[in-house]
Amino acid sequence: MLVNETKPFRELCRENGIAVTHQRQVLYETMKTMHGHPSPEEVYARVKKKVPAISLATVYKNIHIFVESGVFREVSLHHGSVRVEMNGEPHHHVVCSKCRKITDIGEKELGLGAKRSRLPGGFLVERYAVDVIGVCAKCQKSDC
Amino acid sequence: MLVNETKPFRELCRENGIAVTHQRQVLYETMKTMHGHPSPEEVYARVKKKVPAISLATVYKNIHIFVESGVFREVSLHHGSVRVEMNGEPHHHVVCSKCRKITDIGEKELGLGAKRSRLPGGFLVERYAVDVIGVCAKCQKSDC
DNA sequence: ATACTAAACGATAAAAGTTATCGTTCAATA
DNA sequence: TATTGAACGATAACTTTTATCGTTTAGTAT
Ligand SMILES: [Mn+2]
Ligand SMILES: [Mn+2]
Ligand SMILES: [Zn+2]
Ligand SMILES: [Zn+2]
Repeated sequence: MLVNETKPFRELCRENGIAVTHQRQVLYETMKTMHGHPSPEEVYARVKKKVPAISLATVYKNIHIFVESGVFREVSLHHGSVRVEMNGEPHHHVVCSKCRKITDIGEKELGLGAKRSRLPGGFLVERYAVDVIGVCAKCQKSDC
Repeated sequence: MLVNETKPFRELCRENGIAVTHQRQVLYETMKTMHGHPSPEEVYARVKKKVPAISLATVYKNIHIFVESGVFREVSLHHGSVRVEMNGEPHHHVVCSKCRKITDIGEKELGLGAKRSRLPGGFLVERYAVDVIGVCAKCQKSDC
């Protein structure tokens, strides 16, 4: 394989109006190989092996750029702080990917299973993120 | 109404093996009246009006206790930092409420709509949290 | 009622995560 | 090759959360 494998990244940058820098490219290629759901610190640690002089700020800035341009995404929208739920009624949440506002939505109103592109109120659905909350097999025994 | 309304809280404390302190009770009563999905800081600001000397640390500690004992809950499990998703395949996530580990789960494997109490691998399902990600009506026009 | 003890509290330092600032370097374009 | 805005590295600042520790208090046994 002698094909120029960097071509897709250059295109990707042109499409999103960002420069093709060495750091950005190594970040992109490194992240693509990472499995799971790494934190910025974990990405930083990994990419430092290839570009030891890279700054943590650069990692953060480029993760934001990648997420904004849709190259990668956030696992679930991060709110910066814990949010507490006092409403005991079973319900789900509508989260705006721009302002991150959290709004309740009833199960019936959501119609789980029959996805809608738009909800009552005008909310434009990008995707449903289903978090199944519970206890993993390991924690069930090891008591964590 | 001259009935002792504090009785349920005292029971709740006894059931969970925690002391009935003034701060804890005011926190509980205050949080019960709060709508939406407040952060610890917002809870702190509100409860300070009734107990000006309360410490932010006490607010954090009691929120943890309330969440652990199931009195209240977290809107979606907080991971402390942003988590990036490089897997472009549409899938959902299984999150352990103890160790907070995030694991991928395919749509088919999840069987959205037909909830299971246990998933392949032994994960014990407590609840499904459905986040509908998208853009709210306000942000669609105001461009945030 | 009083004394005892573990739990809880307040104050605050420390840690962790993220963003902002700013001088320098570099990629894109002419 | 020269120009210039974007991106970079270093680091300070800020936000959120946890840890520490001396003091106070609730629960229990006298
Ligand atoms: Mn809610
Ligand atoms: Mn995933
Ligand atoms: Zn919005
Ligand atoms: Zn676990």
